[in-house]
Amino acid sequence: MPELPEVETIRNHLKPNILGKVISKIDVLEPKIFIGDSTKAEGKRVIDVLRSGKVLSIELETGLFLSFHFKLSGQLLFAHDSQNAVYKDKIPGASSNKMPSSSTRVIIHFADNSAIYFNEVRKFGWIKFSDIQEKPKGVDVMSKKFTKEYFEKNLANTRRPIKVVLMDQDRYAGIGNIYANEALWEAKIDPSIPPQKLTESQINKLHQAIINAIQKGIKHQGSSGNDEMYVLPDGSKGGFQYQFVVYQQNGKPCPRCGEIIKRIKLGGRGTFFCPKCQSNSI
DNA sequence: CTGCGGTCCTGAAGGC
DNA sequence: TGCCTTCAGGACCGCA
Repeated sequence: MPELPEVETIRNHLKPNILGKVISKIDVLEPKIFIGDSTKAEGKRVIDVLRSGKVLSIELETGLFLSFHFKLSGQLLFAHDSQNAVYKDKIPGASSNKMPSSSTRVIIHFADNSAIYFNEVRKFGWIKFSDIQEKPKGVDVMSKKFTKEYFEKNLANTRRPIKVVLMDQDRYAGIGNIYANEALWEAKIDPSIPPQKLTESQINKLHQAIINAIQKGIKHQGSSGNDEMYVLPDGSKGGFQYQFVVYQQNGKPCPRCGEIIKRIKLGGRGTFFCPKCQSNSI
């Protein structure tokens, strides 16, 4: 699912392809996905491509923003020639390697005949078009503002399990299920315990482990695992799924201690951890 | 204010 | 084989 590293990868690949281009038309195939008046984007030039947390924003001239949230199954595909949008491999969630597909919800056309396809199998994702850049409340975990002090301060006022807190976008923006699980494993912390039970040393380790997991995800261009729809704008897959240590690895041995990785539910979400080296005994 | 459970939606997986 | 049921999952909403 697109979390910070996946959205950052989309941004890095999309930006050079659309910078300076003028939007000629937007086809809204699923009205509930697009919030705002799409016709007002026509004739506007792309001046930047931004990201905050899991939200991608295309900045247009005269202070307008097309902001995307990919939720679980959103994809963004770019085609140099929209008359002939063919990709190397079959696109996950689509029946073939051609766009548009049955899960294409919005098409943004540019004056040079290139286009962006916003695909969303489950229709949870959205595009918001307005004069503000859509941003989550919490601090982006890749930004300089995500300091150890900020991290610690925002752990103080809750008794929810640490893993649920890490995924709270109002506190820390960009961490989803994959990177929360991986970071907790690296820091050897039990996902179920409340933040109050963490020692100073564990907080330090966890802060660094979050940064490490996110950076590793970006380095591998995001994760395109078994049940994941995520692909890069050219239709190719990311590689971080081959680096998973605990996420979806239940039943396999922990590479650190050999204990079998377990799956439980926390806050209604699948949670993967090693019951031995992630136990709360320090 | 906090937390919890229901909701959106679809494809995949499981049961008989 | 095939139909029916259950489940996963990010964020939001209403309620306690």
